[in-house]
Amino acid sequence: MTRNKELWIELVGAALEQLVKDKGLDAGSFAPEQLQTEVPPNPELGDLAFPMFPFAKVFRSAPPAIAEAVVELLPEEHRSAVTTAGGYLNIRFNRAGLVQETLKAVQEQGEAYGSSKAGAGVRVMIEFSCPNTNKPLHLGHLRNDALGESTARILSFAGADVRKVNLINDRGVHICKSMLAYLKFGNGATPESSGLKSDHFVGDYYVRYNQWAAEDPSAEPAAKEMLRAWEQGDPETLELWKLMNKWAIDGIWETYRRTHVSFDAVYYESETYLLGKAEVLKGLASGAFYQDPDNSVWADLSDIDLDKKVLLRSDGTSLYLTQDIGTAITRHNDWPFDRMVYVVASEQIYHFKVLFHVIKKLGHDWAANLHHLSYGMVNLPEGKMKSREGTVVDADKLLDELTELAAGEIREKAREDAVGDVRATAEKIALGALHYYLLQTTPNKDMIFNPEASLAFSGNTGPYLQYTGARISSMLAKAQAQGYRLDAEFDAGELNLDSEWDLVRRIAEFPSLVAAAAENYNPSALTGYLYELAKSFSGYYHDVPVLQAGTEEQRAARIALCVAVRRTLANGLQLIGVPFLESM
RNA sequence: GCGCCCGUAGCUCAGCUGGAUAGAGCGUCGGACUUCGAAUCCGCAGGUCACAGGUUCGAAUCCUGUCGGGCGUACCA
Repeated sequence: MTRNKELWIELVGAALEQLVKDKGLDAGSFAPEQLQTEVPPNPELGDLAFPMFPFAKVFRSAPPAIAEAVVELLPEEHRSAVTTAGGYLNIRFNRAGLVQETLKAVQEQGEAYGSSKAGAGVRVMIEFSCPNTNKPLHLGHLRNDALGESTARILSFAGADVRKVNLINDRGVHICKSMLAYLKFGNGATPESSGLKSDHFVGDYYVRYNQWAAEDPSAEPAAKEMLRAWEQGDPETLELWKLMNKWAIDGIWETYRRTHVSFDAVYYESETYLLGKAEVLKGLASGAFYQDPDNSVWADLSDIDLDKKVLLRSDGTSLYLTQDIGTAITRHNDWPFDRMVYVVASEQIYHFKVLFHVIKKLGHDWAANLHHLSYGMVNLPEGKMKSREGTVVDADKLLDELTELAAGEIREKAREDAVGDVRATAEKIALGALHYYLLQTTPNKDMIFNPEASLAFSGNTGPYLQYTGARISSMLAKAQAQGYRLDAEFDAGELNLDSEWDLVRRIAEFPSLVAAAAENYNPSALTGYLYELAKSFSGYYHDVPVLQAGTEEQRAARIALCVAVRRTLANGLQLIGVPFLESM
């Protein structure tokens, strides 16, 4: 497909250069780079279009006339593929050749179809999730996780050497709050004794603390006092901290497993929070930063039109920004990356702008390769999620509800026997619905999470894609049962329906879509693509018999097409965290 | 106040580096299961692309301004 495009760009470019000569114009009045291409809005017009409007002025002639003139200048043997319409020059590709080429490529590459070596050797570190250990994951984390995991898979598929990292926020006054409430109200209970998932168990004490603090002014200073004890290494405090952190982290990891999220390295803030201080002092020594009379250390950011920023408090202690400086430098030493992506909500845009600049001021050129993949807030139809009003959507609970609903759907359709393990299948459908819903929206934008819509399994949803895959699978299984091979030779010339060309065209586009998604860190480019692929196939499936095709040759070719659709769909779904299902 | 982001159908969202009649899903209404899975397919209706200027042969897309919404602007994280 790309090769065809390039061939035509060359041909048309040469024709235009010839036209320049014929008209006796300056050679500089046309440069091949000016040539633009697009896809005609209607397939009947062709497969590739060149607008001639930009050249009207140069040639002092109307675009349609230029188009006609260009056709005359094209090599004889290529002219039959060209038509003109308005100011456009439309090209129709040799479809049979492309069909053959595309389906072969899928057949040969299999699970690797769509991958590339474009990013080969590029080391990308991607940080995401970064939970607190005082409460379970909620809907906001789910968007973060989906984005991070998916982006990592896409980058990796595009050839990069990817390292996924998590930074657990396991220290600070908010952690002490749940510990304090546990001491005061826990009576030695454990997750086991109370029958709760361990991170929820911890989270309940955090809620309990806030209730208590609302009535009792002594709660706040007690929490601060506990933090002080923790920082001084008080054994009892540390022991409780370890216990409750383990509960929280174990529970959080259960949710990761459930959502198919994983990490290559995990950093703990309790181990990294002191790292930045030395770097900041180095910066002070080198003159990158300055010190106030009260001993606080500052960065002057007027060179990027920002104010100034504290890097060390007057008592010498670190801040959030300080830690991030240290963590970044440590990570770059641990695993020298070419690029680093931080998947963090858009509220922190300013923070990262400052962080990257400060790292640059410290003399690290790689600061230019740091990227904040910022994503918008997840809101509810009623408005923002508010923990105080209890409207925060809990991740586990949401997954349970989705799973229950999917299981109900399976039972209602009497598919229990066909799917085998109802629970496991329902869980995968739930995950498909959730991830697709979260990745559908452009990362940058805020989104509204409508629980009812996310629970829907029809229309533009994850389960729709899964269903399409399941139907193809079921049909192909039937084909095999009837003795047909899925990797048999076929004659591409048998696939001459417009609907078949439409499918092939989309399949052929897949690799470039993956590459674009990788380049822009944007999984939503794939969700839209996969939906259209599935929709196109659903129409085909409805209208065109495959197993009952008119001839053996036709059947073989159509089976090959279905195999390629399924492969592309499966590879794409993997990238957006939607489990592929043989049966549902 | 200043900075960043967003504003497309009743609702939720697409719309690639500007290009041919602005697209989906949901919802409404109406069709299609003796046929490879109806979690499907097909059709009808629904738009001043927030508003006003500008650049361009051509603007939802780029620039400026206005209005509306979100976020940020801590010796919090």
